[in-house]
Formats: sequence, structure tokens, C-alpha cells
Amino acid sequence: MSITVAGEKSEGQQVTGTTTGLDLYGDDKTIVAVRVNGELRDLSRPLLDGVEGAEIQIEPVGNASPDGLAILRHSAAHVAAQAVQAAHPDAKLGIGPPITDGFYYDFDLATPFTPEDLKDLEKRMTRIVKERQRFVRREVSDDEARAELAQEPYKLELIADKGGATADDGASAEVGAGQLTIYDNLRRDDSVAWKDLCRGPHVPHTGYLPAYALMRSSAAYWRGDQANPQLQRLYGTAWPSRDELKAYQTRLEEAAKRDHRRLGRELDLFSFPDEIGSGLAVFHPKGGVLRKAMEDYSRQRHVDADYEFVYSPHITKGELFEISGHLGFYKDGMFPPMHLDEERDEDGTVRKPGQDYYLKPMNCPMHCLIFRSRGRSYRELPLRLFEFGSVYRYEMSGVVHGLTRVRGMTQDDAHIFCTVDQMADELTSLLQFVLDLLKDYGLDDFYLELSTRDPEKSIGTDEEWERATAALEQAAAASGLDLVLDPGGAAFYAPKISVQARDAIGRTWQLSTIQVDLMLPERFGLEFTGSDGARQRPVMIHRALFGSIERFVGVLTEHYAGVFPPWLSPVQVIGIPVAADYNDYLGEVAAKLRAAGVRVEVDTSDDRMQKKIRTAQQSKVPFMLIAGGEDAEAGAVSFRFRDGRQQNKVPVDEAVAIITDAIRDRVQV
RNA sequence: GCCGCCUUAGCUCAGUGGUAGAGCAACGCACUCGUAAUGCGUAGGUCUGGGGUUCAAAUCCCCAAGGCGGCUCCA
Repeated sequence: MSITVAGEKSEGQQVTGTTTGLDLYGDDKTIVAVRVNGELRDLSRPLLDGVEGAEIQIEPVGNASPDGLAILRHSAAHVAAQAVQAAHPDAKLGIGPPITDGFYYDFDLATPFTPEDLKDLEKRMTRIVKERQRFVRREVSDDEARAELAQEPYKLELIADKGGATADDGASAEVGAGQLTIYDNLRRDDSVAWKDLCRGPHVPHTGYLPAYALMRSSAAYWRGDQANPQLQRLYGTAWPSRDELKAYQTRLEEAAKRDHRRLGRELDLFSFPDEIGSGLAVFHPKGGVLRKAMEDYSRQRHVDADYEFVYSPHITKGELFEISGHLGFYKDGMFPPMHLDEERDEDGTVRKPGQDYYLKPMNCPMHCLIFRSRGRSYRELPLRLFEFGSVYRYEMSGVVHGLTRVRGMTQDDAHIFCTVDQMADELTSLLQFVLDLLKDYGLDDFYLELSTRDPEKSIGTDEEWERATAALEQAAAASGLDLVLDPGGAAFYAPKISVQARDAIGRTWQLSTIQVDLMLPERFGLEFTGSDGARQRPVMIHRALFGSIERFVGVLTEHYAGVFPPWLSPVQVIGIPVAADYNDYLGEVAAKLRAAGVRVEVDTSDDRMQKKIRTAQQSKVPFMLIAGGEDAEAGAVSFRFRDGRQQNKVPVDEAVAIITDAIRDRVQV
């Protein structure tokens, strides 16, 4: 049979071949590519070129599908690059792949982009889109490609490397396996407006790009390597319609509104005083209540799960981290040492060399020493040592970010010492414990990431790593959650599973980590006596649920947009008298609530009732109890909830029950 | 750490070489009110810090600190 494929309806090309019978002739704004035998192809070449066989599957790819969006965005990247080279003829092309919600394109450019440049470039893009330049695919030999792109040193590098191109090195968008292709942008008169080395596919012509915007620019290393030159990266977004672009921009605004750094200030939770230093937070009273509620519940759950509570100091002699290996592999992440107790003679010669002390970047070595403090029996295992341990890491200045990336943090850290035989069961129940607890904090959409060994930066033998990795894989499988691989992402001493949680607006955060460590027990010479009387080496499992309490506070703040469930709300109830005459009455109601363990305040300021409601609403207090003459006479209060719902003249005892139930059940209201 | 941008009152922001401004918050006074802002007034700033150019710098230049967006790195 014969099918017709629409590049443009007016320019439809006839292609003959056997298909499953799909008619691709459709709206040329919605079909941007087709899939032939599983391979994505744009509409700029005969669809059945190079395709053999009778059962050819052809499937249209709409511009709203994931593939279609990627094609749309990658095509927008080409338009952006054409605009950049029109404005800056000396700009050399890097790469320009699609990314989540958009695209970027890297350029080697004498001067960085300015905000004015972005506006100018958007106008140039609009002109290109209006020209409806066709994207036309052309297969070229290596020599042809080199000749045509002689002015593009980065493209030449990609051509030279094409043999080694892999899916994740960023070169894949330009260079496919084996065959090089160049895409020409042709104007109506077939003159070449622009061209780029590219694997494709692309939309049929630039008129398929109805909605795009340049978002920002920044520097990025060529091929992501700090040793390479920095290029100027232009970030943009592109959507199938203006409405979707608008919705995306609205979504960004909504995300900005729930930024924990902003909410932290607005809700008076925490701050980062300059005088203390970058990445070092202080928690204000309201943030302290929130944090304490988080910690208290965590403690209770750990007691229930047979953890034992330990404490360890914040600084230690360097010797400890030499034993653990941190000074060999993690020194860049540690604050520089304090050199203490050195003594010198009058002439300056060192009489006593002194000691280097370090702030601890991790708690594990301390817990190893607790384990080793006396002889241990197999009867004690699994031994679970828990600590809210404050650690300090010298993060690079450019990476600190609110509470999610700090230099001083408290981990809800525990180390489980167990036998090799216990390891699998322990990991499985541990992962379940972690997920259960996270759910209690309101997160319930997870996937797992398995980070494996980086041979360059690790200690131990292949066999040990394989054993530990296999145990983690088994526990992950038992959880039934999706598992994503992160090759080479492990810490130097152990592979890890990290729990990635999606928040209310779909962003993912790395929270809990579970690591199986066969190295530290060896380095610290940890032993226990088995039932047969022989000494054996325990397995050590590292785990943190919140990751760090700071990050968890930040994540929950954004997840809830500051609208915390009552059990986590800094102020759970605020009493709002209709007039000052009812201050005392509400004071009595508040006393009853306080006696029931509720965090309650009464607003006795001179403001009007409406103003007090507004204030309470802005501070996101879950329960507003309003009382005037009618309520006082009835021995009742009137509720206003955060969402504006009202419930009038509720008897006080009933009101107390409504509030205490919601807190106890950790439900959102 | 690298690149770019930013830093004016507690917060949000005007002010672009010629005497530091507004709104909100704070404080005071009056008002005593039924579900998102009562009115009037007071106070608050070495314009992040240091150096330079200039008759004159919040404004132009240099350095530092802190922040923002990325890169790289990570709980």
C-alpha cells in the first residue's frame, strides 16, 4: 500500500512500501516525526530509506509525546544557535541537547550573554521561526563533515570522537553510531540559512515552534570536565503551544513561591547570618519547634525499632580519620585542621609536635570506636547505634544552597553492626522502616538509586564490593520500587542505595541513604565472638533517613509549601478574639488545649479581627479559633481553617478533640 | 573552586555623579470591631566592607565578603 507523509500538506511526499496500515496524513502541527521499526525519524527524508522487510512498523510521533517534545526542544536549540551565530559570528558551537522542559546550547564566545542579549536573541529566533526554514537531513562522510565544519573546533572534536560516542556523553545528539549527518536549514528559495552537525531528528520546519523562551545563561565546562574550557550555555524552553509555555512559566512561579529559603524567612523558621558564614543555618524558635517535632517522632520510632542512642564529639584528632581513610579520600570535603598543643623553644625549634584536630565530616568512625570499646558477642547483633550527629563538610562556595546544601548539618545517622548472615534480612527490614517513616512525614512517591563503585576512588577488593552491592540489590528488589543505576557514584568505602522522593510538585530529592560497608570494620579491626567461640568481623550498615535534618526541613517546607500538617506546624492553634473583651475567654480555651499538649497562642494585639485572621493565614496556622459574645455564651468557639472553611459555635470540648485528633493522626488539614 | 549577575531600613523595592525614599513589619496614640489589611503618628540606613577616580560617589573603577543562576561536586 502507499502512505502519504506530511512534511507540509502542500509539500507532502509520496512514499511507497508495506506498512501496518497507519495513515500519517494528519495535522502537520501535531506530527513532528515517525518511528519506523523503532527508530525515530523526522519527516525530512523518505521514510522507508534503508528499511527492509515486509512488516514495517510506522508510528506517528506527536509533538506532545515525550519524543515529540524532545524533538521540538532540540529543534528550538538549533534555532537558538542560528540566532546566536547571526548575532555573534565568532561564536563556536558546542552541543545543544534537549533537557527536561527545554534545551540548552553551548557556545565558545568572547563575552558572556547579558539579559539584553537574551531578549535580542529571542527576537532573532522569532524571525527564523517566521521564515519556516525546513530542517533537511543530509548524510555526509567524515571528510565532508570536516570540510564543512572547519570553523567549528568543537564539532571537529565530536567528529573525531564519534567512534567512542556513548549515549550519555552529550555527543549523542550530534553524532549517531557510524553515520554522520548534517542538518541544513533551508529557506523558501532553498538557500541555506544555517547548518549543524546533528543526528536529528527535527521538526519539519521552524514554523513548528510556536512557543519558546530563552531562560538564562551560565558557564559550563566543555564536556562537563573542569579541565576543559568554559563555554557559555544558553538555556531555553519550548512547548507545543503558547498555553503550555504559559503554564510552564506559572509552574516556575509557583515553585519559586514555595522556595524554602523564602518561606523560612516569611515563616520565621531559620536564617543564614553572614556573620556565621556560608552554609551555616540558625533555627529560630518556630523552626526549632518544627525541627523538634520531626526529631521527637524519629526518636520514638527508633526506640521502637531497637536502636540504641549514642553521642559523640564534633572534633577529633586526625588519627581517627587516617584509620578510617577519610583523610586519604575525603580531605577536600573537610574543614582544614586545627593544629593544637605544639610547643616550641625560644629559638623556634619544635619541642613537641602537637596534634591536628578536625571537625568530623561523618559519624561512622566514632560509632566504630563505640563498637570496639569492649568485646562483643554475636548475641548483641544486630547492634544498632543511632545518633543525631552534627557533621561539618567544607562544601565548595559555589554549591551551598539554603538548607539543602550546607556546611554544617545534623544527620539522623545510625550504624548497624551485624553478621554476614543477618545482612540481607536487616537490609530488607531497614528499607521498609525507612519508607514507612518517610510516609509518616507525608512523602509517599519514591524510587531508589543504586550507586556503585568508582574504582579510581575506593578502597577494598572487587569481591567485597560485589557482595555488598548484591545485598543492596536484593533489598531494593524486595521493596518493589523502581531502581535506577548510578555507576561509580558510591562513596569510597561502600556502595549505597539512596531513596529519591518526589515532592508535591514532582521534583525529586535525595533523602535517605543506606550503605553496606565491609571496609571500615576491617580498618578499625572490629570483631565479635561467634557462637563457636571464633572471632568474626561484623558487617556495618550506614543509614540516614532524613539525610540531614536541615535538608529534610528544607524539603518538607517546599513539599508542603509551608502549609505543614498540624503535628509539624510551629503554631498549631491561634485564638482570635472578636474584640479584646473576649481575650480572657479564649485564654481559658487555650489553657485547655495547652493542657492537651497543643501548641496554641492567643492574638491579644490591638489589631482588628480581620487583620489577625490575615496574619494567622499568612503564617499558615492550621486552626484559627475565633470567639465573640455568641461563642462565649454557648461555651463554644468558631473554627476557621487555612483553606477558608468555617465551622461555627463548636463546643469547646469538641473543638479540643478535633484538634488533638488531627495532631495525633498526623493528618493534613 | 569556575563563569555571569546581584547586595540601598527587619522584608520587598525606587533612586545612575549634586542634601537617602516608599510600602509592609516594629513602636506610640486613638478606635473595640464576627472570618484575609482601622486611622494618625514615631523611630529606623557609614547605601555589604575596604581601597581608588572626582570639587562631589549609593551611582564610575579595583579588591574582599555574602547571595542568586548554572558548571563541577554532594546528605
